[in-house]
Amino acid sequence: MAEEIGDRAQHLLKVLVESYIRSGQPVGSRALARDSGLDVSAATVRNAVADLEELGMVSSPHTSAGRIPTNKGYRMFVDSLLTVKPLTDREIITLNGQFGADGSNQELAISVSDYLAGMTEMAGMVMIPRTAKRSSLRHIEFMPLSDHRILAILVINEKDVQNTVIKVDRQYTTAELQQAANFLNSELAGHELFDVRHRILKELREAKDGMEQMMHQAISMAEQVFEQPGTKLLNDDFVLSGQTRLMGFEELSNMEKLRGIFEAFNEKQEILQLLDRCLDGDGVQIFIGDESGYDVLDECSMVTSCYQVDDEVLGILGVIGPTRMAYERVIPIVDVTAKMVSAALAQSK
Amino acid sequence: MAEEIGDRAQHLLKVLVESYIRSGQPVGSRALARDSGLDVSAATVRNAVADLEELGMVSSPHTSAGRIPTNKGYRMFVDSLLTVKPLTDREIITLNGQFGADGSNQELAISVSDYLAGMTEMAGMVMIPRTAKRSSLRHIEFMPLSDHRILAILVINEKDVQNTVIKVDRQYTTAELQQAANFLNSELAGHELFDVRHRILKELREAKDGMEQMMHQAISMAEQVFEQPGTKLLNDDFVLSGQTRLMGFEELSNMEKLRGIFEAFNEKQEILQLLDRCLDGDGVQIFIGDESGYDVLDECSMVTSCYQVDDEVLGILGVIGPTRMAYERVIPIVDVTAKMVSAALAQSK
DNA sequence: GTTTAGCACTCTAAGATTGCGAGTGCTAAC
DNA sequence: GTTAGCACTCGCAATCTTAGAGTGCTAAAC
Repeated sequence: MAEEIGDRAQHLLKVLVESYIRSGQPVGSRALARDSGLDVSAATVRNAVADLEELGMVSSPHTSAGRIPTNKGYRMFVDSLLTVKPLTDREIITLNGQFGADGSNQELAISVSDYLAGMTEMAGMVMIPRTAKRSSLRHIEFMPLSDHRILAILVINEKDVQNTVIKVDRQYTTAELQQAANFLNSELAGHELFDVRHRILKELREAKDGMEQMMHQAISMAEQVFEQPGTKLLNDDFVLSGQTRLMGFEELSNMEKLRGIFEAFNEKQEILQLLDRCLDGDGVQIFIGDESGYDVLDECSMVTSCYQVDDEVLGILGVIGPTRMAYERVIPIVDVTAKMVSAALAQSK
Repeated sequence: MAEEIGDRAQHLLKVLVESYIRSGQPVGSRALARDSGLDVSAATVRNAVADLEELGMVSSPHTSAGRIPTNKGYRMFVDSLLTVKPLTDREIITLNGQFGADGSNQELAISVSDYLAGMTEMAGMVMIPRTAKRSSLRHIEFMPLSDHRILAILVINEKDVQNTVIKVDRQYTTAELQQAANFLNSELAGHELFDVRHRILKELREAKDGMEQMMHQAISMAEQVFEQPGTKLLNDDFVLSGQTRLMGFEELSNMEKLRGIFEAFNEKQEILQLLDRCLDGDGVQIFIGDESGYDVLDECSMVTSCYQVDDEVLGILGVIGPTRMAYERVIPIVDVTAKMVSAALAQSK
């Protein structure tokens, strides 16, 4: 059953979705006939809209109300009908140079997320990937704590610092630890985190026969640092801002629903999985309603794009808001922001 | 106008508040007479309650509804009437050993906050003070970044790591930075952060005439680290969990109000100021409604207590929930939790 | 075959009306 | 000081009404 839609029906769907996004009210045949610009009567429009309903593009909340787009209708709208409104020059100028390359990735992510939230009046989010292949270990450092515990400090990439506590079988002196760190730095520094974890440590361990005692210990410390189950070293993270703006939308005024969404935000893992799925695509991607696979988001849409350096995708950024959002405005904002971030990161390399 | 309240009136207020906390419904004179256990009629109760109303302890939402406690009524209730329900042995056993001394302060705070939120079914919060006098600098370390920028890593207390980027006038080699760090460590390590910032650096600078060039530079780097305007080194922080639970309370089902509260949570600074005010008092403190000074919290109460080691207050923890909360249960939970945290911290010293 | 006008029908949202129950305040008696 | 009695007020929920919007169908017009 090929879903062929005539030109007129497409046009009507477009006008209907636009009108609904603007007003939030179901769109009736009379208004649609007027707004469509077509020189046809409401009755004709009724027939066409009845076809759209049969295809599952629109539905009526009740017998005698107008039609509202279904998720499928939104999907068709953003895929084939939407005319994106490019940013004005002024907006681009404001955006340009907004994101400095100073500060940590964390700080950059926060400022980008705030920016997205502010521009779109919805919630902004930026994923900070730590597993990216390009993450390389720059420096490792140990400090003795009391009780056979050691604080390991890692500097990753340019300016991200991570630390974790490991346990060892005896006390070490500062000098011993320094020596261990020196050895590990000479062996590991500059390598990519992924490699360190999966390959280099293994190689070192296998070749350890000829090594002295201290190096053995250094390697087992490093193993603990990189394998520690609770470690957040290698987990992605994301920042979110402007969540409270979502409370302003009527379609999300159902407490239960909203609570579900907020709880999903707190369960970072779930959202991250979702964001991971955006990594595949190129350019701006859109999840409409339950396309995300999460029930709680069934009245929300996400507009995302990935940012990258040298053709390698580093992460995802985007916004989340009600399904009924001004896509034609949000899409270019997300798009351009991703490009700006990519540029800022390339510069700081 | 001394606010003298007879014994009977006090008792009635107590029963009224308890009943309202339980049911959330305005309490009428008949029900109050029945529940009070007094052998008086509803009419008598009406007279007494009218007196309470005159004193501002209770009010009626409208002419012919029962009475509900005002903030002043709640205040009297928690100050003089409340009979606290001690925790059961089982609860204390569960609580005991809940909080390990491993991991960073941050991690401890998160687990405590989660615990408070879980036990009380409201939002939990724990302040992580960084300005505490006992915060002492343990180690400082520099790493060169590109472009005249240096990454400074500070280890504070046992296991808190902070880092910040500073700018310098020329490139430094790793060796130079190592030397500077060595010098600073020998001068600063073990001193309290507050002193480092306000006293020791000053002394060093004043005495710098006899020093060599490298030490001058080391001192000015340290000054940048500790004075940098954007630095979060010395700012307190706090963690909050279970915010979404607040969405479950009817009295907070007003979107606008709730949004205000959530936004206040995001504006950490404001909440921290509020928490600072708790530092003065001993034991459990309670803010009822607008006593906090924040309009947005006028339907909320905070129950807080400070945790301490060796009689020195380290920080604040507590819960936040609707004014109509089960104080007799929440108060001991907060109280005992604070004591447990104090104990856990003392142990880990 | 497509388009249109006409019309009966459906459904919602917003008021208006009503009755009920809860609770008060007052008064007069105990 | 306490109590019973009673008129009165108010909110709430149920019910009804009405107006308006919009549909679906049919039959006629193009």
